[in-house]
Amino acid sequence: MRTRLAIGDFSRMTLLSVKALRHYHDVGLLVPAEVDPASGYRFYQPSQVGDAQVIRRLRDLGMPLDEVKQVLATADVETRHTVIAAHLRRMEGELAAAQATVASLRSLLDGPTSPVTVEHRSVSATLAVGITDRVSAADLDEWWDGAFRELGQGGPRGALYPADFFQLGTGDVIAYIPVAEAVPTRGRVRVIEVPAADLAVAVHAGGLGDVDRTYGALGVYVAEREIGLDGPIREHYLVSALDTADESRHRTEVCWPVFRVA
Amino acid sequence: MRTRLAIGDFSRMTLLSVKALRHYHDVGLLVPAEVDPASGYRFYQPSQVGDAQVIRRLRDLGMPLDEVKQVLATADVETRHTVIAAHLRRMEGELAAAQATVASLRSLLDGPTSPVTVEHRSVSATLAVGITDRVSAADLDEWWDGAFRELGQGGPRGALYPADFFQLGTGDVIAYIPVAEAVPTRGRVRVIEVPAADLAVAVHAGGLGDVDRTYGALGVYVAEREIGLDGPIREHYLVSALDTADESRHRTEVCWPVFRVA
DNA sequence: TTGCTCCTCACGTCACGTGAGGTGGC
DNA sequence: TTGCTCCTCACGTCACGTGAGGTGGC
Repeated sequence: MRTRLAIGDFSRMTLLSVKALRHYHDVGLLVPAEVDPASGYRFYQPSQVGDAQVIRRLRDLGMPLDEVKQVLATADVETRHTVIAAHLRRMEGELAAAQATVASLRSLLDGPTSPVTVEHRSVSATLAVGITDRVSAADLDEWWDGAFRELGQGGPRGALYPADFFQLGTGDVIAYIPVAEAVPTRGRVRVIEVPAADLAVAVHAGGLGDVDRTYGALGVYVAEREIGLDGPIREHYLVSALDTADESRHRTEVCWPVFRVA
Repeated sequence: MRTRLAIGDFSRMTLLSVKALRHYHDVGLLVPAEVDPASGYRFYQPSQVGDAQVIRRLRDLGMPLDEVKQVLATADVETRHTVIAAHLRRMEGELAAAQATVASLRSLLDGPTSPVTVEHRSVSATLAVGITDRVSAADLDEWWDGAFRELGQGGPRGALYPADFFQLGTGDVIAYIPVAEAVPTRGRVRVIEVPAADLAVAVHAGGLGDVDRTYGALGVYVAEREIGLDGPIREHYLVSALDTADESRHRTEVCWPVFRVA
């Protein structure tokens, strides 16, 4: 019989804890070559060390077990590389976002927040091409990027968020670009009507990581005047990441639809 | 009465989900200014928006709620900055480690692993100065660094790990440096005796992120020869991160104490 | 026979998310 | 009165860690 490794030996060889190894067995990620039917003892083969080493590294990278399973199921080295490279890019993006967050945190703790000017504006109904999807807050950034890339150039970008989008953390979001007249449907793109509304509008300067400052200011403004919210919130992306990488130049109008003030 | 904000309004203003806000109330991180005793309705004040914005950013950075609570409890802006900067440095370190892991993963997937040479060696008992602590595998790197900085220069560095350290994920680890004769105790440093042993030794070339490859090879070698493990595993840090930042130049002897071969 | 290694539950952790089922105010 | 907002359980998620209590082989 070939060399059989008890779980403790295998643990020492792979630097994976026994608890982790049992868990990987339970979920079918790394199944022992042999399990004694009487005692339940797990026995591994030396040839399983390689898989264990790959698993350990992917877990160190924070990859979920489901994805790790997929990587191991892929025999092709090229595909494996692609999946791993994609994961690393995601991590690099997260660090860049983290650095931006730190900067924003510093400005929040340092200085008094610059006052926000709120303007009232009545807009009439407008025709637009739009993409509608049920989106969760966590996936919003990625969805936003994809949607506007599909909508293409050609007009001021805007989006509608249900008033309870933030309560629920999810909801039907519409990304749109106004058009003069109806155009044929293509892909996810449909013609929609952006409804008329009375809006309380504040312009947010800077990246969207900071947009809660403008939401906060707008919220205080609206609450102090006891104006009710009426319909979905809209954002107008005057200058966005699609225009320039320089976040300090980004401009977003945040628009809360309100009851007409008496 | 001042402006009272229901949880939904506050959620819209802070971009925190209602579920998150209730959770922050439960754990005492962000307590509503007022709670209606009859209905249980939570009401927030506009002045609480600032704290909420700080919380959101710190959570985006992956800071645990306990630490967030400490940051908020610290009125001093300087101290806050220090805590946050320390957190950012941790994240940067993690990214660097992630990049190293990706490199090691590539080499693991690409090529056949270079063969490891195993040498037998009998060592006699040695006097040493050492630091002993109960360490968990997750904290090992940080502990290792602190221990050897306290032990100082002056001899070849080594460490002893209980044979079941990896099974349990924790155990009493000893970092040591051999000495010719006993010296006075200072700080955590004690004089110890490193016991005599018969060792199966393999030299690991490169950073310790890859050391599982050498553990694996050593494990296969020992298992195939049906040699038993006898006492704590030792590592000798011939060239380490304390000597050079160039990981390719690092050398570590991994030593498994074995039963004398008949 | 002792001690070591292994086993299986069952529950805890962390920061919420996901319903279920129900209530108060306009 | 209807619908909206809010409430409280209770349980799920993810990847294990933490005991408790017990068993097999040298």
